[in-house]
Amino acid sequence: MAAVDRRRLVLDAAAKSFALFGYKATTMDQVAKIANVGKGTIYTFFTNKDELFDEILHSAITDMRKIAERTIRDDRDFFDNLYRVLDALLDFRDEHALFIKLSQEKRDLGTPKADYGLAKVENVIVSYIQGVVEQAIRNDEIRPCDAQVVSYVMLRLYTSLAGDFNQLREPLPKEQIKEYMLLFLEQGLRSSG
Amino acid sequence: MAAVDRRRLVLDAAAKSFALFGYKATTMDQVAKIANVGKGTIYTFFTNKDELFDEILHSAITDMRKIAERTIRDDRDFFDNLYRVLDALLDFRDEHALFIKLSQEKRDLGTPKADYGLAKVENVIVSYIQGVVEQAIRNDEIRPCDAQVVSYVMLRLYTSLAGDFNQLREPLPKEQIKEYMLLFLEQGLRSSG
DNA sequence: CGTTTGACCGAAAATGAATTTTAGTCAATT
DNA sequence: AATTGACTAAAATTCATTTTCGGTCAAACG
Repeated sequence: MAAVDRRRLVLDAAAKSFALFGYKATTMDQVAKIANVGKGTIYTFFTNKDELFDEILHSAITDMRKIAERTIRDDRDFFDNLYRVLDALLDFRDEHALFIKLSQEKRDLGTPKADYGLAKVENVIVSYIQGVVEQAIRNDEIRPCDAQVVSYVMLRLYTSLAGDFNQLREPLPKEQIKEYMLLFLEQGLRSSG
Repeated sequence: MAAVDRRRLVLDAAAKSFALFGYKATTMDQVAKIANVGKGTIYTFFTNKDELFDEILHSAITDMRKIAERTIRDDRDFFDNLYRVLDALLDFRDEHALFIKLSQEKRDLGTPKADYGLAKVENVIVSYIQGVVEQAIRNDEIRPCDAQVVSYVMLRLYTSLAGDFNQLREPLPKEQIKEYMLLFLEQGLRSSG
């Protein structure tokens, strides 16, 4: 039974190629070659290159969601969960070959599709955090606030400390990133004395 | 008396041209033309285009410093001063024709010199804030912390709320930006209840 | 004699025509 | 009915030619 699942073959080939060569340098001929199918076959499953890319992106994002869900633990408090989920999501993003390649492509080529893909990932992260924040507000763990604004700022806060800041100084150790996150989010800066 | 100050003429012409056309599209021939001097004359005062650009940049940065100094008021507390100085500096930056042009050029052309100029401005802002933060630590207005990390994060926090966020939603009104700044910096997020 | 100048130079960038590559189609094949 | 790859139109790349630009310097100027 079971004739080869050509859709699967195409999907796997495309995932490999996008991760290895990026959006622009992935050609439909190449995907067909890797998948061992005729080029026309690709178009029976996907209307065009963009849709194929979206499908790959979507599946990577789904993986990311799973990581996030596995990381959230009901027995931990909001701030602990927040830190761990940000850490997990961004670690995942920074290590996933597809996202690494898209970041390079954005930086080096400025490919709009790479931009679009990364923006989509960022939105998913923000809206995931947003859910966590909304839950925390309901639990009265944090004070009422606009969850979207706050989750956006949290992501920025984290990436400022973990990433952008490296251009100015040595990368901060994880422990210290956590410390500063908590300083801003949990305690604020005002002197306790 | 007073033969025309040709150095001044060149400087004014260059300032006008960089602000109007950006770094790349400003040619030495054009600067000479605007300044009404021969091109060779420029090179008696400045070794090359880069140095001329640096001089213009430096003078814009000096203006910015003056604004900041005028804005800091000893009779206000740290958080008030912080908010007002960030606001003043970034308003200035956003309205100064040179910086507007350089931002466009960075976005549209990716000119490295435009990048460099804006990075320099950002460094000045961060180190200015850093001074304010260090003072506040000495005054025991805020708890001890790494002033560079904290001032960097403050700038990012502000620009996240005032700028980057606009891609996701309507721009936040000033009052609300201030509110969120204070939420993070002064109080932290934890529920008071 | 010190200052100013613009014609001049080589390097770098812009142009555009010729060539190659690529996304997407479809008649032939299995 | 599903699959294919030769085919096409459009986009990207190449590359020789032309133009522009930063920087120099011998001549002109005062």
